[in-house]
Amino acid sequence: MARLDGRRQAPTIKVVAAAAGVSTSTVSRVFSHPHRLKESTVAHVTEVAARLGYKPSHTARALSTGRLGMIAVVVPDIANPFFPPVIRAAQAHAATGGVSTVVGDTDEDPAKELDLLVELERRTDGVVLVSSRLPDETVREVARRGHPLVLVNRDVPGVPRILVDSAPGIREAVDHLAGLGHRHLAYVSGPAGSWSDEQRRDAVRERCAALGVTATVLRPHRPEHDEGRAAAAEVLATGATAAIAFDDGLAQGALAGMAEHGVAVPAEVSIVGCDDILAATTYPPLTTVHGRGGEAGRLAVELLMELVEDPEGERDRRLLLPSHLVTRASTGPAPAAPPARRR
Amino acid sequence: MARLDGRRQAPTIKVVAAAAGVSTSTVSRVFSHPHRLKESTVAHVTEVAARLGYKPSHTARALSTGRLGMIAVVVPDIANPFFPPVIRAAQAHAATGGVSTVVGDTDEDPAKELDLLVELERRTDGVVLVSSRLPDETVREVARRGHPLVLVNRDVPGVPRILVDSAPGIREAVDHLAGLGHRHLAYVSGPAGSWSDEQRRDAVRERCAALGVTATVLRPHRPEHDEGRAAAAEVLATGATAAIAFDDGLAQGALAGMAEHGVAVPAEVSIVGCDDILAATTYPPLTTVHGRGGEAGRLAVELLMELVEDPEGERDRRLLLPSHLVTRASTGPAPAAPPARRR
DNA sequence: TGGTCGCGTGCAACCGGTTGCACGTCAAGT
DNA sequence: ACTTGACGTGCAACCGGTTGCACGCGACCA
Repeated sequence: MARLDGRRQAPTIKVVAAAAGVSTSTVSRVFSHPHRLKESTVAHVTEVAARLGYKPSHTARALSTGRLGMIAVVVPDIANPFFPPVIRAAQAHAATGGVSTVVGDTDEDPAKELDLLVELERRTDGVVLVSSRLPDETVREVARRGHPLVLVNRDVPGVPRILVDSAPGIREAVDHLAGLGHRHLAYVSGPAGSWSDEQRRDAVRERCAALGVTATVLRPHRPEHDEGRAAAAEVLATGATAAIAFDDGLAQGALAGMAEHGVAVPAEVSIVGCDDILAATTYPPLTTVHGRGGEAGRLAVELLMELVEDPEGERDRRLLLPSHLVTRASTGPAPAAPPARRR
Repeated sequence: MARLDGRRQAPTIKVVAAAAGVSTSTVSRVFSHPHRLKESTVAHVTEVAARLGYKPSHTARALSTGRLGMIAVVVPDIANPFFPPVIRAAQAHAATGGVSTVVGDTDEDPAKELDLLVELERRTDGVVLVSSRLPDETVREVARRGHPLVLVNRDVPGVPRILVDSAPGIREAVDHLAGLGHRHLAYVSGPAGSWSDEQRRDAVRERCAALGVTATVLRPHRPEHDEGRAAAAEVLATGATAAIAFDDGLAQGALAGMAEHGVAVPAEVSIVGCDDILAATTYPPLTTVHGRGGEAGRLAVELLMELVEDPEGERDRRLLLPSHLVTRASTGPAPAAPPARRR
């Protein structure tokens, strides 16, 4: 934990040099390339610097080296609970390398996103771009400008990227439901054109086909509570006894919708979410596919730091993080009779 | 929206000066004190600079002026939905002044918080500290070091602060419940020592006293879902027909707890939250006191910018934002018989 | 016509570090 | 004893702006 000394001016490299009886170059090297100096010198200068409370100035260092010691994490919406874990993990990992993190919120607006990226090019050494809403071509151009860029949950060939692979978790979910006796299930689609949605939908279809379970894919939905609520009726209309929703928000909405229609979960209908961002805050607690946002954030920063060190490094890297199912209480044995609205 | 030109090196002030046939000082002044130059000069240099795509370097400017053009917003936990609105509003407002914002997460840990504040002193021109977990004395010391600091939802005399005044909204809530016929209500306390909790608790007590309604104050709770769930039983044990919870998370937990006990909301028990961060995502949608986080963030930045401009300005400013009640569906007429656990 | 003043601009020092190059020293090699 | 080289350190230029001071010029006044 930091100490609070008075408010006196921060000492500069000159002061330290004078106090230690060496040149400023030596002090500088003590803090940047200590191995090039005699050990005794390093020890002495370090001691003097510590006594004086000297800390190298990021700004000055940045001016001569071109390294800001800062990276950015850009997300479409900090209020969306999927992102905080990735931000935190990124921040934590960056900090271990002495790098600060700034967080950018694009407000789900591609134009704002681009502006922000351009601004951040001058403010940071690199950026982690999460769930970008920009067209592939634009993302590729941004990456080509030379400023290190790592994508999370966006698959643009040629740009380093970390992807959460929902398929394994979804397959587990289908297996889990089939194991409980469900023979017909509905997939509540997310936003049209979303990479994650496509992935999840396909996984549901394939696994159901393999198990001989009927799968009904519902229309695309915005990933919001209201839409989930509306989706409840759509699910009931299909005659399915279980639903897998594109994300937890939608699933939570569906839970509310079922309650409104007087349909019991999980007694009459089972519901599965995706991302595991609501933890156990729903009623009943949601069975869901864990999104691994934290790990994605951490890995993205790791990759980014490598790129910052070596801007000529391999660009076309693609890491896939397999997801898995977390079983809670919103899923249960298939009912004897198919569920129906009661009000 | 930004344009993407190739990746060529950013031009410096020298290049612009040469191209415009003036000295670097003049170019510099065009971007910092244009009013001191002839209009024609400004126009000419501006034109040349634009053609070359010149943008002054934050870093270099920072080195000579000591202004970083960056502020920080520090929150205990970005994953807590109360904070994103304040962060967004702060970010948006700072941007209008050409200032970038960095977001710090202290993970609810006072030691981390202090470390972060010290680090940010060297990275930013000032910080907005939201819901600090540091002792008053420490906050005061941090403020005294001279780095501009504005508090949100923390009342430390001598340090500029923006406070959301929950009292008006709480009073409305009590009035609302009393109007529905409730004669006994419970207050589910938040974290011990929280300024907001004290404020809310006192408001409940006073208003109940004024209306002749019985108020039972429950033990302190961490503002988490589980605790809210547990609180449901405590509420039922008091015999109250309505509960006001310290925050929405707790209220949502209480909703789940009531459902577990087979107690209907709002038919048997009414529940009110605080902060309005869950919007209508609970079932039933939560009646709650609106927290005005966004406005607080915006005002905090406004105040902070003033302090950055004039570090000798008035320090002891205190702004109170009155809250108000948002009525949704978790409150209803008092039941004929007091509620009881059914399972 | 000479003196003053104010405006617009340039010179050069400065902000606080970093780093290529050169110099001095000392040990090993011949 | 002389060369060679490695090692440790200092000198000074540089990163890209900002700014106090001074200079030149034209307007204004007496």
